[in-house]
Amino acid sequence: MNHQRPCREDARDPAPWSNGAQAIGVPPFADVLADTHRVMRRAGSTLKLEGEVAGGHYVLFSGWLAVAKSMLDGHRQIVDVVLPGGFLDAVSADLCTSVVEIEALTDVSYAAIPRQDWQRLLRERPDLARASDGSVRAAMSRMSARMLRLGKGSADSIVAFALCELCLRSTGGGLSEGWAYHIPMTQQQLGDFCGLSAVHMCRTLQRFRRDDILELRAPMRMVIRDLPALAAIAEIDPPVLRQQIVPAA
Amino acid sequence: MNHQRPCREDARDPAPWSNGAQAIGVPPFADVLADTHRVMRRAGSTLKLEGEVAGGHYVLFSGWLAVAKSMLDGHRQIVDVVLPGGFLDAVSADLCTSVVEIEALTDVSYAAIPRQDWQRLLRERPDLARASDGSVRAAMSRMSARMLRLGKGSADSIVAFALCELCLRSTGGGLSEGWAYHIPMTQQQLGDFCGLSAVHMCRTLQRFRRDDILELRAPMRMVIRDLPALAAIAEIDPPVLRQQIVPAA
DNA sequence: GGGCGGGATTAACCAAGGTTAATGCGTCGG
DNA sequence: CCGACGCATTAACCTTGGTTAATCCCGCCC
Repeated sequence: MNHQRPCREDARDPAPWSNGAQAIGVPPFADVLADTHRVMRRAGSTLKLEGEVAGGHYVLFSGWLAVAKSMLDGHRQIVDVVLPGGFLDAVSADLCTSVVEIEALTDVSYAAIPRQDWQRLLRERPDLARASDGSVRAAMSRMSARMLRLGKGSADSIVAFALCELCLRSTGGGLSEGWAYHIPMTQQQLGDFCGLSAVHMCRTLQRFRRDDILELRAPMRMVIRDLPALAAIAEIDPPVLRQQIVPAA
Repeated sequence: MNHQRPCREDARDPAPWSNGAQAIGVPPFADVLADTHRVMRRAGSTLKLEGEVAGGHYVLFSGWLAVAKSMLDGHRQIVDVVLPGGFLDAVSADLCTSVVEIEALTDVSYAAIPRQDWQRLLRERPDLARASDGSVRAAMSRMSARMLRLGKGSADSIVAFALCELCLRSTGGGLSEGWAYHIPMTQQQLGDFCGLSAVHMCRTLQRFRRDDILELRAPMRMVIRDLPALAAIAEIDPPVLRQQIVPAA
C-alpha cells in the first residue's frame, strides 16, 4: 500500500531530525549544547511533576513532549506540545516552581540546562537568544489560538485546528491535500490536548472520516482529504497560521 | 456604607499607580520610557485588530487591557488581561502579524515601543529585560492555568479561578476574606475571559452569592466572603498561585 | 492457537451550559 | 420627569459533549 503523495516518516523514527518541526539549523545548536548533559527518556515517562521544584530549560532534540496540567479529579489538559528543535521553559514567575507536568509522548532525547548556564548561553549566543525568543512567541500564538477554541469553539473547530497545527509543525510547514502524517498520541491524549473526552475525540474523527475530510489509515495516521473543508472548520488560513505558530518561518 | 476591611481603590481611579498589579518600581521604568511616546485611550477602544500588522511592544502605565481573539461567528475569547505595570508583546512568530485584538477595558495610558527600540532597551537595561522576562513567564503560567480550566474544568472552577487571579493581580497579592475589590469588566467580558456566556456567568456569580462565598456590593464590586471555599472551587492555594502568576513576587 | 491488554469504536443516557427572550434597574441626556 | 440605553437577572428550552459500558480489533506473549 504505497502513498501517491509524499509521506512523512514516523515520528518514532530513529532518525532524529526527520520530522524537525522547528528545525533551526538541524540539529539545533548542536555546537552550543555539545557539552551539555543529554538525556533520553522512554515514551510515557514523566519528566517533571506539577509543583515540583524545577530544573530549568530544555532543548528537545528528538521525539515529542506534552506539557500538561491536571485537575484534582484526574482530568488532564495538555497545554502545549513540544516538537524536535523546540525550547521549553517549565518555570513560573517565581523562577523555581514548575507549574506543569511534562510527559514524553514518544521516546525523546533532550538537553536539560540549568538556569545559570542558560542565561550565560543566551548572552553569548544571540542566535540562540533569537531562536528562543521566537519559540516563546510562537508558543504564545499557538496557545492563544487554542484558548479561543477551547473557550468559544465547537469540538469540531478545536479538533480541526489541532490537526492543522500538528501537521504544520511536525512536517515543517507542509499542509496540503493528500499529505499523510502521523500524530504520536493516543486519542485519549489528543482529547486531553483539545479539551475533549476520548470518546468525543473518536466521534469527531470518525465524522471527519465519513465526511471525507480525513482519511484514517491506521490509528493516528492521517491523510487530509479535503483541506479547504478542514481549514474552514478550523477557521484558519494555512499559510497565515504557519507564519504565526511555526518559529523561524 | 464603609467597609470594615481594607478596600482597594477603583481601578478607574485617576491615581495611576494605585492598583499597581505588577508594580516593579512604581511607576515601572519611568526613567527608561520617559522620552517614549505615551498614549492614552478611552475605555472600550480597540488598540489593534487581529491580523493587522503590529507595531511592537507595549508597557501599560494605567488601566486594564484585554487581549482577545474572536471566532467568525463573533464569539470572543479574552486570552489574557494586562494590568498596570504589565508588558505586552502582541506579535506572533513571524515578528509582524498580530494574532490578537487589544481592547481597553478602562481608560488606559501606555507606551508603544517599536521593535527596534525595544530590543535596544532590553540590551541596555538588564533590569528591564529581567522584568519583561518575568512578565512573559507569569503570563504563560496564567494562561496554562486558565487553559486547564477552559478545557477540563467546570464553569465554577474557571470563574472562581478568574476571581482569585484578578484579585491577586490587581491588589498586588492581597487575597483574603472580607477583601473588597473591583473588576472593571462587564459580566459579558468576564464571560469572554472564562469561556462562558454572559448568562451563565451571571448564574454562576449569583450562585456564589447565595452560597455566601461572594458578596456583590454593586456590579463587579466583589467581596470574598469564604476564601477557603472559593480557593477549593478554583483548586488553588492562594500564596502558591500568587508566586506563579504575579511577576517579581 | 489462545488468552491478554491497551486502545478504538459505538450506543444509550445524562447533564452542564448555551440561547432566546422577557424583565428589571440605574444612569444619562433632554 | 421621561425615555432610551446598557447591563444584570431570571426562566424555559435545547444542544453539545461527557459518562458508562459493551464490543471490537490488533499486537504480543505464552
